[in-house]
Amino acid sequence: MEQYKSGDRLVEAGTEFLSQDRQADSIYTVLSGWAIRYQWLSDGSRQILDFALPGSILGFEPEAMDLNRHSAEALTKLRLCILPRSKLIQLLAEFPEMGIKLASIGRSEQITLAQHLSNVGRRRARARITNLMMELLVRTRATSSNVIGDTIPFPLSQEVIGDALGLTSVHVNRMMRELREDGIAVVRSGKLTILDEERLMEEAELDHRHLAAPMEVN
Amino acid sequence: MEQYKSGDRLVEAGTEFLSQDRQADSIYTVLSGWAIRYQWLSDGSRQILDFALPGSILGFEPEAMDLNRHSAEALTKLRLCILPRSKLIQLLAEFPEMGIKLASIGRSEQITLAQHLSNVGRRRARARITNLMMELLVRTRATSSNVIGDTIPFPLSQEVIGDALGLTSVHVNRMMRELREDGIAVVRSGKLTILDEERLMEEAELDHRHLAAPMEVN
DNA sequence: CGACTGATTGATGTGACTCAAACCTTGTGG
DNA sequence: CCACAAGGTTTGAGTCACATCAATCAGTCG
Repeated sequence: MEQYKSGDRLVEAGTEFLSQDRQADSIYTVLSGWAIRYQWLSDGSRQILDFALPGSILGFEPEAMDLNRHSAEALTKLRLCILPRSKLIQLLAEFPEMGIKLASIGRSEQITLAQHLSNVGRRRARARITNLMMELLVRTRATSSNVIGDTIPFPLSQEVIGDALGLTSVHVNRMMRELREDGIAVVRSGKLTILDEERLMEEAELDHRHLAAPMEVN
Repeated sequence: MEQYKSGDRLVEAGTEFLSQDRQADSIYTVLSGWAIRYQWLSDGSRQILDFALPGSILGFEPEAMDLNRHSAEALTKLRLCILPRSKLIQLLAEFPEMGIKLASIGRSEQITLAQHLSNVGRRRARARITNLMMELLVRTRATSSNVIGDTIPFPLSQEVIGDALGLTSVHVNRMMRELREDGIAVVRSGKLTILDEERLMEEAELDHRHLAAPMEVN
């Protein structure tokens, strides 16, 4: 497999390394760091679709379409594995079982997206935020084994949280103050500390089955 | 390919033919009719994830997971093509190019879902509704060639529309009254009539690029 | 003809938005 | 090493879109 990749790529935090409507030439796998996948709407607002953590795949587009449908931006320093689009065909020809693997990963991402849609469509602000915190807590624990205790990296500005959850950053701020005052969770200088995981899970109304199927590859 | 399918299945409107948390034994392709894919939340509310029209695939789950993640219900009389899960492996072994095809379809569904998420997360009620109308108008035109003029089948109750868009059916009703009074669109006995497509598209703030890539198979 | 499901409408409440200002952090250049 | 810039955070006051609650009405079916 190693022979197919065209190399790694290092990206600084804040860089948009994938742009919607631009030529989709490569498929990226996140090796380390965090990123967001998002799209712009015609009114200038931004919807963040999901968060890419190590193992996530970005930039894979349907056969017929050769433009990226979504953009992606690094939230932290990011290390990516690059697989040129043309090589994918070869790879799949040689290892057919990778086809179903790729489809499975795609379906897992779909499930995450559906979870996200339910969150935005049916829950109120506070539950959306706690739900997002729980999702990222679980995914972080699953991917990086060196997480200690109840503090995880959390490189999301309130603006980013708002754009992911369909809220204004102002309202995100108010809700996070409540969570802080209620002794549930605190975000401080890029780190999230869970003060009361019991209560956090309750408020998040988390779909537990979701935790069972991490979407990681490699 | 024909040899792999285990047969067709006819389903009446209103039947839940796929249930979340039940054994995922088959993959369904919609041959004719409309269906919804949805999930229940812990508070008893329902989020409709997307609409399945002819060509859509339902019930495909990641390798590791053998339970359905979502439910599906027929909105109209439905004809389905059934492919047993076990046969899928064989099929892909014999036709490796189907792997990338399956992955591509999955990614297309993901794009639809992302579109839906943006709609719910960032737009107000009226735009959400017009956007949904436009999506279904375009998809209907793409799949069934026998659509005449500006009227399409529209078997969605206001309850269903609300559950798809994160609104109450009461509010959906008010918005649809406005659309009717403004001479933009009317829904009447299971049919949607577009009165002013120009204005409908404007209000829908539709992402036009989306139209280019139908997610059909076969 | 009830019974039921979906559509319609009104009155009232509230969660989240908007606008606006101040504050804090972090990085930068003189 | 301080001044300043720039982004992000915090807080308040006022408003509005949508929810909730509660009826009534229309269409359909056994």
